[in-house]
Amino acid sequence: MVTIKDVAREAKMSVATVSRVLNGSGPVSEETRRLIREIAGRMRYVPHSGARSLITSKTQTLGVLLPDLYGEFFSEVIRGMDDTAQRNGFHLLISRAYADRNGIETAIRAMRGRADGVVAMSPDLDAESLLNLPSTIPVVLLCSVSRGNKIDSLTIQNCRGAREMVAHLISVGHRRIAIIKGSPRNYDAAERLRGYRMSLREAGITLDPLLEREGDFTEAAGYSAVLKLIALKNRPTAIFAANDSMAIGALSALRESGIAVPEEMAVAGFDDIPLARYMDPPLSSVHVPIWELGAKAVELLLHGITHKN
Amino acid sequence: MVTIKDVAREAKMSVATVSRVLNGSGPVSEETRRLIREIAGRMRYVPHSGARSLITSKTQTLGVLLPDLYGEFFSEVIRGMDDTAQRNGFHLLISRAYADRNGIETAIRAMRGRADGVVAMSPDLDAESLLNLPSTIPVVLLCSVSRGNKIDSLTIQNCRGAREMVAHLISVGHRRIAIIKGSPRNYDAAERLRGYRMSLREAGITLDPLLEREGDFTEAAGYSAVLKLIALKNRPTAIFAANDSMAIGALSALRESGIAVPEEMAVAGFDDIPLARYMDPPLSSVHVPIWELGAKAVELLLHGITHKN
DNA sequence: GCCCTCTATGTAAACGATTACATATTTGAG
DNA sequence: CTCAAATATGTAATCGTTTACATAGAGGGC
Repeated sequence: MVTIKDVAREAKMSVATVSRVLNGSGPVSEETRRLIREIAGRMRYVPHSGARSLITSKTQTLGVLLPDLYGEFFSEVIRGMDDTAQRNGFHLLISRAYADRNGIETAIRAMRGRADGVVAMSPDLDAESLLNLPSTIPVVLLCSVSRGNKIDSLTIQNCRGAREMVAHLISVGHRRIAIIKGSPRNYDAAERLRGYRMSLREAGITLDPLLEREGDFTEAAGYSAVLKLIALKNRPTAIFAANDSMAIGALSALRESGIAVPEEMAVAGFDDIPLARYMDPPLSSVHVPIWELGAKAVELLLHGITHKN
Repeated sequence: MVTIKDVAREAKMSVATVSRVLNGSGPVSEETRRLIREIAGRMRYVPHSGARSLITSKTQTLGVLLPDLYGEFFSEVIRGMDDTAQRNGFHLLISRAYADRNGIETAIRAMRGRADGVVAMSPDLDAESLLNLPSTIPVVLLCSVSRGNKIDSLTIQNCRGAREMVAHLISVGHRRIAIIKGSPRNYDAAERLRGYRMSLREAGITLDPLLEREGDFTEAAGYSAVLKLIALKNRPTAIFAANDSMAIGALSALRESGIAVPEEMAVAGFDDIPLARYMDPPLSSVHVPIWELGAKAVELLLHGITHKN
């Protein structure tokens, strides 16, 4: 493995000069510059980013901590992050982490010396305690509960979105509206549930526990929740799924049961993944700017890094 | 930022001893061990991975180079990689790279000192020249053309899968079978097209250029390709899409046009993304073990790294 | 008491870059 | 011609670790 010293030796120059040529820092004669460039190229020299970042204390890398998440949301948010990071000369170190406090904390520790900052997505409710983590590097929280604002944090207007979607269902005449919930420990899911309940109460509709089904954001969960719902003696006329994957599973179950959508049963989702409009009928869904969410998180983080916040 | 020296000073010990305690290397007295552990914990010391990897020349990180890719394939393959990497104590440095030779090459260079190896997914046909890249670190190619076997490489049996799927369509009576192709520069796409043609020829069906439509692996491409196909005077009775996203777009267009699937028009896909079975009717698709593909790639790479191949 | 083997610890040299500071050479103004 | 400023280059410290080697004391067998 050829190092800067090898290049320096070959060029009969000091490492300092080689470094200056390669980084365009300091003054170097045109002749030397050409010589060193030529030699470095010929020897296929590639700077060792690890060594460089040790002395400069910049890794040009951002850590990304994600929960176990499925489907298009995942790819969209990563794309948003990577686009933004790359435009600013940064790389992405991606890691799935257990959503609990301990998992996130060890993951963030592992980032020391590897990343200049971390964006952590941990919708787990317990992660609230993350607020006072021994933040050795800048952190941006994504979709996490954020009481107090000691730490940068970006969230979706879950409650509001859910409330408006349910209000819309009510406005077109529905009274019995079911919800397929996310995990009770998931912040986004909890907020969407809150919006659902709020909307019903505002319309003077009493909540029916039978219409609230558990789910875990997967298609399979949406599918089986629907089977339970249509078995009820007093069926709902509309279903609000806390995310699109579950809505898709729900649609699938309804079709198999021969229930017409939206005539007999309306279905609404949340996230508005690109796929949603290719469903039959096109799934109406609360729009979430997923790409932008990733992009914004990285922007926020980069700002925090450069301004040593 | 507290370093190992700070801990050593606080414990009135040398850095060597602290390092030994923290890594469990070399002999240390029980008393010292406890003392140092306690102090390190109290001072919230976190080792600097960058510095460590400089001296050990191990980063415990794997680079992942991906083309711009959409949908569930992306998340599935990353999940497979991350699961396997994490089980072996490795992290993933993910980067989207232009699929051309230059993009991949600079991306691989940028990995020096950051990653111990790279798995590069570059279905671009030109990437063939990657074979003789100045491989400074171990590389595993994913879904790339791989003539010669100078470099580890993992591919899907694209041609065979496509051939069998089309053969199946023929066996149930179809004679006019259309294909929605991927990008002509994409290796996977080219192979799937080859399998399609092979299968038709084997059945003695003459190829009709009108039945081969361009696409780019997105839902939108599948959608618009179908609009063209159903406008033909001599419509096909079956459509084979080179991936599931396009098949989903195709289904959507067919529904809007009031064409019954599969009665009037059969549709088949490729990849078998989890979503496929939630479509209406369930999309028949060539199964690709996406998770396993990612997992295997990482295994292969790790093997290459430890055995200094 | 001597020597050998352990065990516990310290010293200092790496790893591969960057960069402050020092030095030498050239240039130009006066 | 002299001196200062500018230019080109080199020397060596530094980043935060690990680890080979050195040292020192303890214990044990003879």
